Amino acid sequence: MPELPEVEVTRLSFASRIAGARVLSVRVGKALRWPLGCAPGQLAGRSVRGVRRRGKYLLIDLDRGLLLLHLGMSGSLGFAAHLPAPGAHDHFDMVTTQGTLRLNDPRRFGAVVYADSEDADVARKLLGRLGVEPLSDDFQLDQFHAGLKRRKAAIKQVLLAGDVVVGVGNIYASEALFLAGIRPTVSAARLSRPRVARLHAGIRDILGRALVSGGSTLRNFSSASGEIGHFQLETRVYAREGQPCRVCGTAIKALRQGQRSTFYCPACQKA
DNA sequence: AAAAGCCCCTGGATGC
DNA sequence: TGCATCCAGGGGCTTT
Repeated sequence: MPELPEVEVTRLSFASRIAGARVLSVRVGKALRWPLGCAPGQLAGRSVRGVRRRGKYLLIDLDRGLLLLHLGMSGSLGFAAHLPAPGAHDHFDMVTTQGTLRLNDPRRFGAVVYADSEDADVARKLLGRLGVEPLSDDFQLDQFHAGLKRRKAAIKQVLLAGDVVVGVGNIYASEALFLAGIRPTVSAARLSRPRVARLHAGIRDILGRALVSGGSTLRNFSSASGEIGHFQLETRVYAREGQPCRVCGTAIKALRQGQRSTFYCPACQKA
């Protein structure tokens, strides 16, 4: 579910409210993707310094150690002073002096993992291979072009892999390629400089606009303050198979790449 | 080193 | 109504 915009919207919806809080207790429900990696009781008494984001991971900094939190495909967070008793899909609760942080995740592809530091093995394993942040000043055309040049796979799949640039998931990969006029199946290495420049701009544009719209809510995404996103209403190709292209009217096509669906306009994205 | 498949899991939509 | 099948915002791990 959540791509960079949804994860960032989530972060913004509770980071300032939880900063400075002291952890009172932690409850772990059904197993998520990985075990927490420490005894829940060990976190009590620590304080929350702040919340950062790296790719689609949220990093909850404590005065000692940090939590790496991933929303997977179906996860969402809640943060409020009072929450109802945990439901069937509430798999992590962290009660603090300023409210309870709760992860709801029906499919349980998400995770909450404790690490002693960002240099700890578990943190390096999860964060070490991540590419550049697309909305930061580090996302430079030269570097992006160089990264794509050494990848012969289809550009859509290179974007999804997240080791060149992070945060672009299945919705925004199709959307960014549409904006750039690039066919999702072309080899990343074969993209000309001007086309890479259009893709670079397209990624920043699509992620930035989705962020402003509160992300996309397809099923059950909401921020930690309960706001749903609205960007799904603005998609040009995603989930629009057979419908007319909003630019040229040609029927949108769908295909499978690496067991994920891809959408594109055969006329606007000729190659 | 890079690419391609395989899973993890639940629920909603669709079809018979 | 019941049941089978397919599909879904991800990504680490194993195998080619």
